[in-house]
Amino acid sequence: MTATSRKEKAAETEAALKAAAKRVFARKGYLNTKITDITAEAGRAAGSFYNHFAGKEELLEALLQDMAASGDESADSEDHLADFSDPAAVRWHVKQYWDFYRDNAATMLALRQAAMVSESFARTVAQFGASQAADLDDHLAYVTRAGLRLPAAPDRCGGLIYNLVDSFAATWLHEPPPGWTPPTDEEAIEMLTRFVYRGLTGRDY
Amino acid sequence: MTATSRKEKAAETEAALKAAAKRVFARKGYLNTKITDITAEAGRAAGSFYNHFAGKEELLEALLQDMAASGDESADSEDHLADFSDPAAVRWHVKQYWDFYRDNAATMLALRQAAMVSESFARTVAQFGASQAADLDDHLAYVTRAGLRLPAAPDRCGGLIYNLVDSFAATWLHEPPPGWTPPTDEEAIEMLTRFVYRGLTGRDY
DNA sequence: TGTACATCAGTGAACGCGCGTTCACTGATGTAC
DNA sequence: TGTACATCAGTGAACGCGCGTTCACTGATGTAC
Repeated sequence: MTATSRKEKAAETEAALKAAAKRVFARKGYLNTKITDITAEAGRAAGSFYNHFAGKEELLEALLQDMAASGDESADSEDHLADFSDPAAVRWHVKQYWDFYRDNAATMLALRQAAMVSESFARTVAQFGASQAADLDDHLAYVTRAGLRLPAAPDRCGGLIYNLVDSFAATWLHEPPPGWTPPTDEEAIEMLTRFVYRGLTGRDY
Repeated sequence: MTATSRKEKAAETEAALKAAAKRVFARKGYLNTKITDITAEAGRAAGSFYNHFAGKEELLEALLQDMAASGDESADSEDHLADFSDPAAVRWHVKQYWDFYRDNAATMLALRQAAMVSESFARTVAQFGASQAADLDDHLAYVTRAGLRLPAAPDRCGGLIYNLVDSFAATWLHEPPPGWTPPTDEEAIEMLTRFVYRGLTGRDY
């Protein structure tokens, strides 16, 4: 028996709307989703939506907050491998991002789509990518320090890697076209790791 | 003095609409562009649009045809370098795609956006990518034949490379966010070439 | 503990804005004789 | 070569659909006394 104070009821509805939104976004995409698709999926009336969000954009911002919060807690774990002259460190980061993307595929898809249409989401997404790339800077320094030559300036390399892993995840982690055969997670992580490690270090692996 | 038979006039208007569409798409994106934005940019009345296209999708299909036509003529040139164990061959393909993307940035952006919203354009874009990737299969065979080990199965590698180059082009070739400093064409091609060559062959370069 | 009133989450029909699309009209080009 | 009619590209005001958003209403929870 669920408790039903007013605040609890409101919180439940808000959570139901967010969960429903993620499901609908994953199914038909953010841009094709109408407010009433979300409320219908959540089993609420259309008007109820506006008790919680000013519009679809604000709902997406809430999903983004949730995603950032869940990301933060898993981010600074202690087994953080930073030395990119070691393939294991590269793999650790690839796997980290891959798992993150898989867990948040609906929100990532929605952001990607919102960025095509809204200047402000475009900035958000660009900054997200830039910060991901920037986090790699010191990891890349290990490569140089190990006497290996990066293929370009470190910040460029960060962007390059981020682009690769992100777009590969985007290709395979939101329902690939019918008839496509996606790689397993292990395959994907392994090939990305090998490709990135070689690309960065010029060393075989 | 422009000739003005009826057919010529119609052809001129159609061309003007297509050219205007490309300019507007580049400026505000396909999804944010209204029919009247296009007709205004072309200096025609709104109704005129429908003498030439059934809607925005059909116009985009026409732009796609144009792009494909222009691509075909430059595609099978004779200086086609196919041996990917040679960095020059990799560079040739990277440059080819980069230049192609730059020349067709507006249409590529529009397709990318249309694919987010329309099942049919999603298929078109997926197939375009798949065919680009497939074209690399025999080039990749040279790598194996040279006694080098690809980071994954050849078709997977094709997809990987295509993803990388395409997403990197998309990042930098349609108005990057203000404050970003895009690489020059030469830088971009060089770093992509080096990264891809190393990634594929595990050999330094 | 009980009663009367206030507040609030949720409802869904109705409203209205934005924009795609139509269509009666214009003027110029093409055709028939 | 000239005249009368037909056809067609282009025009832009008006129409109407879809969908976001509102709002009067309901019933349940909270509060005052």
